[in-house]
Amino acid sequence: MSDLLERLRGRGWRMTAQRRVVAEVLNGEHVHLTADEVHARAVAKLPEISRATVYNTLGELVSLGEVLEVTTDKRAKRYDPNAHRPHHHLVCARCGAIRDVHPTGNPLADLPDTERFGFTVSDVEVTYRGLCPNCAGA
Amino acid sequence: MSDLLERLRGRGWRMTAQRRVVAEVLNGEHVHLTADEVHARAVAKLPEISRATVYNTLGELVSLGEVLEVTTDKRAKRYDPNAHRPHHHLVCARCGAIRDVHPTGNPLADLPDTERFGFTVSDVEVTYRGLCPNCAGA
DNA sequence: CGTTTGACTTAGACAATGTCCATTGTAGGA
DNA sequence: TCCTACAATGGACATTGTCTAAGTCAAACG
Repeated sequence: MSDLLERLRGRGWRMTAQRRVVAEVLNGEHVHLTADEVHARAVAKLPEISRATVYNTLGELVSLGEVLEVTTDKRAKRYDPNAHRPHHHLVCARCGAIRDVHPTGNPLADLPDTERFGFTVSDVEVTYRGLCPNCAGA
Repeated sequence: MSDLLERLRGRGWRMTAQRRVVAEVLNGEHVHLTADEVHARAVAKLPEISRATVYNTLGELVSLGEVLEVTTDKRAKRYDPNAHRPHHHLVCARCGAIRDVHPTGNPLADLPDTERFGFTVSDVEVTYRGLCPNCAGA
């Protein structure tokens, strides 16, 4: 689990208590927290950590490619530590639950040249929407 | 072009100058304006229109299925009047330009049961990212 | 046509999310 | 241990969106 901390230190990232806490909070599969949620959990471990620091640190982790920004709903950005396996997202339209998914096929290949308008297309982002077992059962 | 206005009136929508202006602003292909941009253009035609009315009207158009909400960037929601032909979006990572695109294939079929976590999946949203001709040339 | 009525509009306060900056603190090297 | 550049802090500010109370108007009715 300190994989992340090791990698960061190896990249010359200056290690501080605050950064360690943020990195610890963002750990695991199917983790998609908002900045505020990250802050709340960080405060539980390190009460004096500030909002600005959480935002800064998240921004840096995104720049370093260690964490992905996800915008599945129109509210807050979410942060996804699963940056090293490419994946897409499945979102419950009712409760907002999010799962990482790995579809087969390559959507990039499905966009004909005539539909590219001269763009250099480099990336695709796919969001599946539906109801999770809980919400569908109700 | 008054297709939209006709349809709305037919549905018992009370027609006001403000609503007409908003509907007129949202007209055309590849139109993806933020609420603020809609407001700015509406004010040009009807100076006393208020922000709240623009938000209300956009929300109603979305509820009626006449306009789609698009969240390609993490900033503001955008409103897409092209609601009657299903499509996806191609976004310039630099300048934010957006084009409507129609990929071949069906991403829904590419999500195996084992990757559905018991969800009832009903919809997919695909966002291609890259550089538009202008930004790539620079 | 004039009245009437309830839906629509308005302005501005408020809320949620995110950014910026000047000041203070500290990790890690010499 | 001391220095210094980099990081953290807190609070002001910005952007986007929501809500409410009061005024206004579209359209149905006579």
